[in-house]
Amino acid sequence: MSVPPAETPAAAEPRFDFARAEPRWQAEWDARGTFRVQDVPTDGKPKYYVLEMFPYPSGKIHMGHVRNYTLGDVVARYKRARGHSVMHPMGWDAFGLPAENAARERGIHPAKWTWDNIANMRTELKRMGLSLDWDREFATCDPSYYRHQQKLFLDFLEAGLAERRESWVNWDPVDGTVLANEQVIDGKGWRSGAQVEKKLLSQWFLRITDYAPDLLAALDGLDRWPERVRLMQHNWIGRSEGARMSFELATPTAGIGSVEVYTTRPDTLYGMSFLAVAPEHPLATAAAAGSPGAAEFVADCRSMGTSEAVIATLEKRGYDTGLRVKHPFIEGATFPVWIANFVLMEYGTGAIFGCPAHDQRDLDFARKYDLGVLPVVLPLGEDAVRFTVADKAFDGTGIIINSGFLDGLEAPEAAKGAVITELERRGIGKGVVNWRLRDWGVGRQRYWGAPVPVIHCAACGVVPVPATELPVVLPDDVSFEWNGKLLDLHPTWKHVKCPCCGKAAERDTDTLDTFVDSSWYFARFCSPHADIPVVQAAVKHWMPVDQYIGGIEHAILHLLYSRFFSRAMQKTGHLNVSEPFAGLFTQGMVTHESYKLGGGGNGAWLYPEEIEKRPDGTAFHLGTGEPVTVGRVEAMSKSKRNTVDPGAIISRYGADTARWFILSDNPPERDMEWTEAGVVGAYRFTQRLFRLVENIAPGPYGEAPAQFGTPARTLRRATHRAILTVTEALESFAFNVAVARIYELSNAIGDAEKATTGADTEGLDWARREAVEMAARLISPAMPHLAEEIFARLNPGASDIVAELPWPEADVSLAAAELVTIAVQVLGKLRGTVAMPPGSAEADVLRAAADEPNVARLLDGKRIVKRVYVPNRIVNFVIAE
RNA sequence: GCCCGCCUGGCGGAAUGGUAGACGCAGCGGACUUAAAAUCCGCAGUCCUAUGGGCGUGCCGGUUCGAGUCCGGCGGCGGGCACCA
Repeated sequence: MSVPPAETPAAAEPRFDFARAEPRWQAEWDARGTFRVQDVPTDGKPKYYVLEMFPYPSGKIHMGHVRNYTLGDVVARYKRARGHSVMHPMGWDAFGLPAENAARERGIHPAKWTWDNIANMRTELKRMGLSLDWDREFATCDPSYYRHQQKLFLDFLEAGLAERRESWVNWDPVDGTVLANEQVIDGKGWRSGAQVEKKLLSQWFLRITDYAPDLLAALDGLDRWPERVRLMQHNWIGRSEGARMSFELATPTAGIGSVEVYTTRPDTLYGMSFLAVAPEHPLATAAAAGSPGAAEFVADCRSMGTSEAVIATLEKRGYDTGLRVKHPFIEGATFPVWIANFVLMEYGTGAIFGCPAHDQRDLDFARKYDLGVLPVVLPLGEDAVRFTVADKAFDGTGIIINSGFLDGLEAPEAAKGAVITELERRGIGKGVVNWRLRDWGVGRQRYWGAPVPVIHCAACGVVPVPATELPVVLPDDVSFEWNGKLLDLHPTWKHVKCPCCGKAAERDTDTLDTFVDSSWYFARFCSPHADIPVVQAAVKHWMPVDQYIGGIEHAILHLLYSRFFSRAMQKTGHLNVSEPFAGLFTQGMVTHESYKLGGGGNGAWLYPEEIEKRPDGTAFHLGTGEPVTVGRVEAMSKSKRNTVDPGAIISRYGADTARWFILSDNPPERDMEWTEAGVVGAYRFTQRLFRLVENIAPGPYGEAPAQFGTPARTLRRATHRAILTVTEALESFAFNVAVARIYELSNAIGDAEKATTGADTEGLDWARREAVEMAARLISPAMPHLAEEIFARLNPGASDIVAELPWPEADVSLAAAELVTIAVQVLGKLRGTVAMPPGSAEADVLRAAADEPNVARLLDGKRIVKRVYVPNRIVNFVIAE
């Protein structure tokens, strides 16, 4: 919300002049090279690699970036102080569709749009005072980056990890490109939101499925990842155990003699009443060729696409082909073959056997088309004669019935084993493990991406571009007036000679999915200027990333692709680790109230700075005074206009204030609400801290006094306790708690200031100086500029800066309390407290507890059955009536 | 439908099984000021018959000397996956 300039807290003379101090300290760190590290360090320090998910250069940084990079910066600065050599790089995820859209809408070339955005966002990020090694910066749209990506692609191709094959793909008609399975959400494109269609295309795939078992198994070892991210990946990879088996057609059709089926319930084979294939299945195609009815049904399913099926989720439809298959075990029995819209070509074999009694979908289908329902698993305690299945399939455990040699076996487990053994003996099936994970289709029919570095030759087929001819550079001279695939329409770019036979050939005109760009950038950061993708010594030193920080929205896509890429790079000799991110932290979103013009809340969305809030909570439009409806608190988004510009906040309150508020509000993994009141509170604290410093005499520390009076001892206890508790909070990502502990220290310093006018001031000035200097060092990961400013005031002429100082060590003996308050309970209820020196003898504590007047009153005349004693904590008297 | 997480004052939240509500925001009272801002001091879960006591961490039950915390069930909210055979 808006605060007119005259009312800003800054109107009162600020003590801490952030507008001058922040750029000055940023320049100082830069001049000293404080945050620069070598590709292969020789300093012998333990390494620590801190990385935040790099930004897409959309034009301006937003509060999500501020939160992300503040969290990372706290970790980076803290670890550096703890003696680590910290690598903390920044770059740009710079390819992608928004640049093309900008080109089409505003006539700016994607390259110019992107590089201008990068320049602007770099300036904004630098104002935050992040401890970044800017010498490592790169953008993925730079040929000096993507040339190495092209090399990796060729290495993958040679290793059999990349391949071209025809397949049914997800087609986004709005973005005009193919999408990976991971990029289709609820049947819609992840970017465009358009209904995704199915298309049969020849496509580049990366064989992520080769690593499905390892990607799954290794999740257990990622003990510094959030449990729910591991779970989401676990489900996405989707391992299932079952059987693959072949059903022989009663009459072969169009050269097809049998149908392969995947099932997780081979034990229910005797309950079969039909076989169903996907509309894209070859048998369906064959049936369609011979029957107009089947053809119509198949065409129908295709036009509906995957999306309609989701909407009409209960509408199961099928078409009886008239074909029949033989049951593998029942002599002479045959079953109808249907084409069904609920069978997916992409999963298993694209064909199922239907067992209605024990599968809900099959049951729905059977009831609709009047197919048989034969129970073959009897629930425990049910009667075999009376048990029937009505409209609810039974999928629990039980005993097999009506199933020949399987009768009496326990289902599913024992019976599954028996069926698989028999299928294998007869050579018509086997036990298999099936995966939900699909191979990663990486070809995109877009301009602004890294070109796929291969050449198609009529004689030689797919020919890799020779490594010496990399990069295959994206041509600048394209027109966004052209309708279609720009690289294909370019008059000259694709026409080349075949590197193999020298005859005329054509470049591949696909570009790589931008998720490829972000699947290895963390490795490139280790040696960003090398003329090979990664320098072995550098990645051996720095990888894996010790702490990766970003949004939960990447729980599957980016993180799974990166895990695959590390394995593929390991196989092709580029990397020595299979897991790229040893630690992962997923932050919550930044939210804000939303505002709509008009009392009814049906007017236009308004930006926070367009409204004024009155003390009673009502809001009004700043210009016109019209009433404004205050809406829900939700994720900041341009469409709802509930965004707050980080640049404006930094200009008004300083980077340290923005960083402090973002850390203090709540635990970092939860969504936080950005409020003006919160920022102002954080700002006040920066000024309060600075005032405390101004009351301390600057200059050299001097010898510690031999004696400290009571206020001095109290303050020193608070100081050393703060070192302990802040350290503990930082270690566990409890940054909001660390902030609270620093507030406590600042309150203690305030109390000590009052004591300076008292009688007992021995050692107090020394203790206050110690406290303020420690406070500066403890806030330094969060508010680095203010920390430097305070430290420099206390130590005029000193050459040390806080960013290069080691983390303070607490004196544990000073942190201990002189008296501890021990709670005294009677029958588990608090009835009083006693203050005792820590470590007092049990007998003394029990005596003092029993003598506490209120406790004594309750114990009077009662028999004490039990005395519970927890040292320095609690006493509990259990009494009998 | 399956899987997972969360639920504590007006608000954000704190709390190795050991004094629930630290710390902050908002609020209230006071000091300073012609006034305001800023700053400083103080109050603050709730109810009662108030130097004491009852109730209180979504609800019900259990384990324990002692439960926000552990266990079982229920409810609400949020998230992930989903014709996955």
